[in-house]
Formats: sequence, C-alpha cells, structure tokens
Amino acid sequence: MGKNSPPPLANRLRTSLLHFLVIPYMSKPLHLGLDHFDSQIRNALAKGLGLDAESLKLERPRDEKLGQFAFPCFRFAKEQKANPKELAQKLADSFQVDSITPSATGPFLNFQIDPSALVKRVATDAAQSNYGAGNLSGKVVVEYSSPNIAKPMHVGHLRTTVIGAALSRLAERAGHDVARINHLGDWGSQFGKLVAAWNRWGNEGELENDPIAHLLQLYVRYHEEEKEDETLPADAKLAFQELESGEENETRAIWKRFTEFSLREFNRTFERLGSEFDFVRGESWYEDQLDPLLEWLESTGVLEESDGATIVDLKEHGIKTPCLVKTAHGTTLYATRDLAAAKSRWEEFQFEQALYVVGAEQNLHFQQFTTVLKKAGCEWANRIEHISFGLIRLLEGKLSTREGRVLSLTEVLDRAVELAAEIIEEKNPDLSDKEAVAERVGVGAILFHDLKHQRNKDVVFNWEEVLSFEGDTGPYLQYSHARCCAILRKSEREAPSFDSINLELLSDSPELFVALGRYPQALRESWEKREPMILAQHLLKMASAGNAFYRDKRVLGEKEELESARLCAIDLLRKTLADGLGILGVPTPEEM
RNA sequence: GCGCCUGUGGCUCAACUGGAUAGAGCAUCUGACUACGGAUCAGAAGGUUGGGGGUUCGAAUCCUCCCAGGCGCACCA
Repeated sequence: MGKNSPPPLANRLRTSLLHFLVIPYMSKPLHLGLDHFDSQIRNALAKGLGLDAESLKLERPRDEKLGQFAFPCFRFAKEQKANPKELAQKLADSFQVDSITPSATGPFLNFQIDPSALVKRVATDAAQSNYGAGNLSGKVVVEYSSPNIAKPMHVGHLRTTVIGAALSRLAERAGHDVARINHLGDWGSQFGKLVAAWNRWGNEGELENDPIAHLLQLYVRYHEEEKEDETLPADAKLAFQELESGEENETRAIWKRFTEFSLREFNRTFERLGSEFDFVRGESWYEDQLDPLLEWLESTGVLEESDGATIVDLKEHGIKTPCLVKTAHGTTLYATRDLAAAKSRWEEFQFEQALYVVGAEQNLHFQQFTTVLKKAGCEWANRIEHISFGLIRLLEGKLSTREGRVLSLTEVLDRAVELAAEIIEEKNPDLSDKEAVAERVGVGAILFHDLKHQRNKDVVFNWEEVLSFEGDTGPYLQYSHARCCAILRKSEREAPSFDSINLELLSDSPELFVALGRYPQALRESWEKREPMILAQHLLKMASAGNAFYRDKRVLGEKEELESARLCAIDLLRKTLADGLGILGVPTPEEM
C-alpha cells in the first residue's frame, strides 16, 4: 500500500455519509469493482477543476489499450476558456493518485490502472456474495406477466415475464424491497362472453381433458358467431353483469373453475421460466374496491357523463381520448380496475416506484390512467412507470388469439429443449441427467434471446434465430460457465480464496479483471435504465474475456502457487457469470 | 387524419444518452484440437448510420422537413 495518497478512513466515512445525506437516492454499491477507481479519479479531477466530483462523468476509451477510463476535456475547457488539449495535459501533469497513470491523448485524458492494484481490488470485491449490491431502499412494486385466464400463454407473454423477473432481481440487488405482482387477466366482459359460449357449447369432458384448449375454442367460436347471432352478445353482457353483481351465482361458479384450471397450467410455465411472484392477484382481487374508487373519483370532481358512459376528460392534459371508467350499461372497464389496483397498491405498499411491465401497445392506456390519478390529486402517480416493450410479431402479422394466430409459449420452449437434447446427444452423449440439462439449456436460450435486445423494439419471431445456440446466445454463456466448472472439478480441490493466493500472479490478465470489475456498473445501469439488456451484453463481454483467459493461461498442472491463483480467477469468473445469469433468470448447469 | 415507437454491413443487434478510427454475433472466406470442453478461439471481407437541411469544437445520437415500417386512437383487455 502506498503511503502518500490513500484517503484516511475518517475522510472516506465522511464523504459516504455526505452522499447518504445529500443524495440518498443515488446508488452506492457496497462492492465497487472498477467503480472504486472511477470515484478516485473523479475526486482528483474535481479538485483540479474546482468542481464537484458528482458532476463529472468518466467514459471508456475508444480502445481498451488506452486505459480503463477516459475523460474528454472539451466541455470543461470551454467553461474555463482554455484549449482542450492543453487542459488535458495540465490535468495529466498535476494528477496524482496511487496506481493510476494518466495520459493526455489530444483533448482526451486517459487513465491506466496498474494491473496489480486492479486485480487486487476486483478480486477482493468480486469474491463477496453481494458483489455489486447497491444501498438503495424502499419498496418497489413490479407488475409483470399477467396472462389472461382461459387463454394459452403465447410468446407475447414471454417478454413481460422474463423482463419483469429480471428487473425485480435487479431492483433487489440495488437494495430495494420488491413486491412482484402477477396481475392476472381474470375479469372483464370477455368472461361474460366465455360463460355465454360455455352455456351453449361447453363440453365437460373436453374441459377436464385440456381446459385451456377447450376454453380457447369456445372463445374463438364466440367471435365467429357473434356477428350472425344477436342473442349471443346480449347473453355475454348479461353474464358479465351477473359476475360483477358480486352474488354467488352460477356464472361466478363457472368463472371460478375456469380460473383454477388456467392457473394450474400457468404455474407450470412460470416454474420453467424461473418466475416467482409474491402476489398472484387477478383483476378480480380489486373487485370490491371498484365502487369505492368510483365514489372517490366522484368526490374529487373529475368524473363526467358522456353518451351515457362515465368518463374522465383529459384534454387539458394533452390527451384527446377520454378515460372511460364505466360503460353506459354500468359495467367497469380495464382502466377502472387499473385505477383501483394502483390506489390499492399505494395504500398497501407506499411504494417508491411501481413498475408495470406491459407491452407498448398500451402506451395510451398508461398515459390515461396515470393522468387520471394526477388529475384526482395523487402526487404518487409520478412513481408509476410503464416499462413498455415492443411486441412480438409473426411474419404473417400480429399475434391474435381471436383470429387464431397464436404461437404457444410451451411450444417454443419445447422446441428449444428438444433441439438442446439433440445437440447434447451429438456433443456430449455420456452426460448424466441429459433431460434436465436439455431443459435448462433450451429454456436458457429462449430467455436470453429475449433479454439481450433493447426492450422497446418490436421483434419478428424467427425460429432459426431463437433456436440459435452459437455466438451471442444463452448457451454460449452457459458453456463458458460449464467450462469454468470443468476446470474446477478437474483440479480435485476446493477453489482457493482470493486472500490465500498470490494475486500478483494474476496481473498478467488485466482484461479478465476489467470485465469482472465492470460488473457492478452493469448491474447498476441495468436497473437505473430498467434495461436488462445492459447486463446481458456485459455478461457476453465477461464470457469472452474468460474464454481468452483460459485459452492463453494454462491452469491445471502449473506450479502450485500459479495454479492456485488461476483457479481462483476461474472461480471468480464462474461465480460472477452464475450470479449475472441468475439475475436474468438463465439457468447455469455445471455440465452441458 | 392525430399521437407514440422504430429505421445502423446480406441478416439480428451494440455504441456508455453529444465524444476519439461506428463495435459484436449469424451467414461467407482463411486458420487452430495427441492442448484444463470446437456450443470455443484467432483472422479476412463487409458501413455515405432511411434521405435532405440545421444546431457546434464534434451528430447514429439534439432540432426540422420528408420517406418507410409498427402500434394506438370511447363503452375489448
């Protein structure tokens, strides 16, 4: 340890206390990795420029060879009426932090971390079980998945389910207390339609045999026949009114059965995808809060009558379409139930943030219902975030249950698992527990494929692409992880811990430790931007750095001290990959 | 018609939210297993960032106008 510049502990405590008081909402990870050097550099630069360290942001050099951090001087040169190149040089000359070498490259100031210090810092931090954890607090509610009862889950539900689950885990790692809510579509006029269809054409045997298929059949038939048969929509409307009446009648009993059957099937899929929920609360859960909600809206004076329906006009908020909260024939709507749910959740959780992982086609709906809340005087409506995502389309067009363009999620998962099984048979026929591994690899491929792109872009579903197991894919990451496991297994001893080895021996591999060291930043940004893709892309970089490491650096059979050090590096890589994949929900088999 | 989103090598996507020579994977071509797992690695080729104009030290990114695609726009969810 150098003797001139490490800041005294008291100073560090004071600055972190300051952070806590001044900027409590900013994430301050407990185990920083490379962020440790980031703040050291910013503090030194801030002093040189007479600015606040928080206002400075470091970037990455174009080329890793130039260093790990870059600071473009243009902006500050302008403020100080100086030449950027000269400022860069001036800052470089006066920069003094242990183990960090600045170099002015034109108007850019680059920083090279001494490999030995870098390895030491990153190895120490990455060995912690909560590497990259933040110190945020407060409740975050995440609503995701939310399939509709009586309909099969299709590929469209994949996105909300895996994005929601990943964001929930990211929020937890950032320090939040998370409530995961599955807002099942178990209410609404569609159930009136379904009951009407069931009463005409329902078949007990088929329902027992394959409930969702039969219910889907009824639903499709309803839409085929409603145009010709006027009594059908009338029956449907009546049935939904009966359901909303709250009475324990025949209609309600049928609806309950449909719900139970559907949930049983959904749970199998949630389990395969590794999705967990703290609350499985359908829209019906808010049933008895609908009237109080309408009364409350009435009391705030936002309700109006229009064509017999009850609406909230939003023109003065720039939204031309009013929000309907009650139909002319007295039933509630989607927006009514979302309003009730939001209010109920606020009262229950006092959330810091409420995330709704719902497709982009509902942008208007979200604008409407959050604006209604604001108009009614709820400042907390600002804490609601619509995490929208682009829709999955088939080449033939948009998915549509009614029009029979469906692609069942189970089918997609099954095909991926089947293909994984074939590949295992070809590459690793002696593997034990092949079926279980195929399941994990197949599902992992589908999951990762969905998470590696920016949320809000539409995707055209392409079998060849989602079933790809090579290149930037889930199986590639799983493979890298499995190879680490293989090396550790073959060493036939416990992986040595970072404080029992000579870390100096690893300073010939700074690239691996840079990748590991940027993991906390990836976690943080991924959460801040609500973008799992950031973590997914970083894991690819880590795996790639890892592949280069065990290609160039022999582990087993080296002198004991060196073997220990490299085993430790492999173990840190293994552990960090597993951690990141776990957050994304991608399984990590030890062999494949 | 109005509103929101998207447009980057043949294909699928990145680019640290205005920074350096626009980076990856697939496909194509060349090379690497008597080597801790070839679901891998090394290399080659491939770009006027949909088009025009503007803002400035600097634009894929910001403003503007076009073009193309997607989604949404009152009693469905």
